[in-house]
Amino acid sequence: MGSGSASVATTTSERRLTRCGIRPTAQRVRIATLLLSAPQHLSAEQILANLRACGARISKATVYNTLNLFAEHGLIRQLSVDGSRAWFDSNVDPHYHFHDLTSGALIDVPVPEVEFSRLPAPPPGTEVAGIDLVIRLRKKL
Amino acid sequence: MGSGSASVATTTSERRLTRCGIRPTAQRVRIATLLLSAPQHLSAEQILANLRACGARISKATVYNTLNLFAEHGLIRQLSVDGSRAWFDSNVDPHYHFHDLTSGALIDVPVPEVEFSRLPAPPPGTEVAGIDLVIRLRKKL
DNA sequence: TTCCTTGCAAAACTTTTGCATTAAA
DNA sequence: TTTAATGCAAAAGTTTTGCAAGGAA
Repeated sequence: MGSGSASVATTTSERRLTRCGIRPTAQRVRIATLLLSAPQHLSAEQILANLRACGARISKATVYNTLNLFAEHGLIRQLSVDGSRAWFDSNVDPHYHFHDLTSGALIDVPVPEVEFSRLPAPPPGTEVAGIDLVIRLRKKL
Repeated sequence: MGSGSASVATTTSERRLTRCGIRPTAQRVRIATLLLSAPQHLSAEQILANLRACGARISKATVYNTLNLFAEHGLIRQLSVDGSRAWFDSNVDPHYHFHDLTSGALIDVPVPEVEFSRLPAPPPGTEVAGIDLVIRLRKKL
C-alpha cells in the first residue's frame, strides 16, 4: 500500500459512521456492520450475544449507548411493537410491519403495499411526524 | 331494604366484572370504576397513585395482576406506543391513536377517520389479528 | 494533553412471582 | 370451610448511569 503513511482499512460501515459525524470506534463499527449488513430487527441483547459469539470484546452499556446514538442520528430506527423490549430496525426508509404473534417475528411491509384513502387531520398546532402501522398476525384456522 | 337478607350495593363496574366471570373484589371494582368511567389511557403507576390518593388500600402487585386479568378478558386493551411502559386503554372498540411526542398524550382516532384503500395480504398460513396504527404528532412550525 | 469512549457495576424502572394472610363465596 | 385474591417483599428483565481506565486526536 501507500509508501510511508500508515494505512487503515476503511469499511463501508466505517464510512457510514464518519459521514454521520459518529467517530468509528471498534465497537461501533462492529455493531454497525452487524446491523446494517441487511434489513433486520434485532434487540440489544441479541446484538450483544451475537458480537460476543464472534469474539468481540464489548459491554452491554456500550451496546445500549451505541444503539441510542445510532437512533439519534437516524442510522437505525427504534420500534415499540411489544412492551417487552425495544427492537432496532436497520431499515430507516419509511415502511410498516407485520408482527407475527405466534413467533414474535417482525416482517417489513413496504410503503406501496399500504394506501390510506382517508386520514384524520392532526389536532391544531400539531403536524404528523410519522405513522407507525403494525399488522398483527395469528395462525390461520 | 329487603327483610332478613343482607343486601350489597351493586355498581355498574361490579356487574360488568361479574358478567365477565371476574370476581368483583373491592380492589378490582375500584380499578374498574376508575378505568371504565370514561375512555382513557392510564399506566399501572397512575392507577396505583390515583387509587391511593383516594384512600384505597391496594398494592402494586394487585394493580398489575388486575390489569392483566382485565386485558385477558377483553375489558381493557394494553398498548405499546413507547418503549417506556404499558398503557391501558379503557376503550376496547376498534380504534387508532394519535401520539403527541411533545406531551406524551394519547388521543383516540375513531375507525371511520381512517380508510385503507390498499393493505398487504398476510403471509401464507396467517391471518390478520388486528391493526395498530399510531400517528405521531409534533409541534407545528 | 485533552476529550471522548469503553467497561464494569450499580442503580433505576417496570413488571412478575412466591408466599403468608385475608377476604369472598 | 374451601378457594381465590391480596399485600408485601423479593426477584426478574430491560435500560440507564457514575466513574475509573483506556484510546483517539
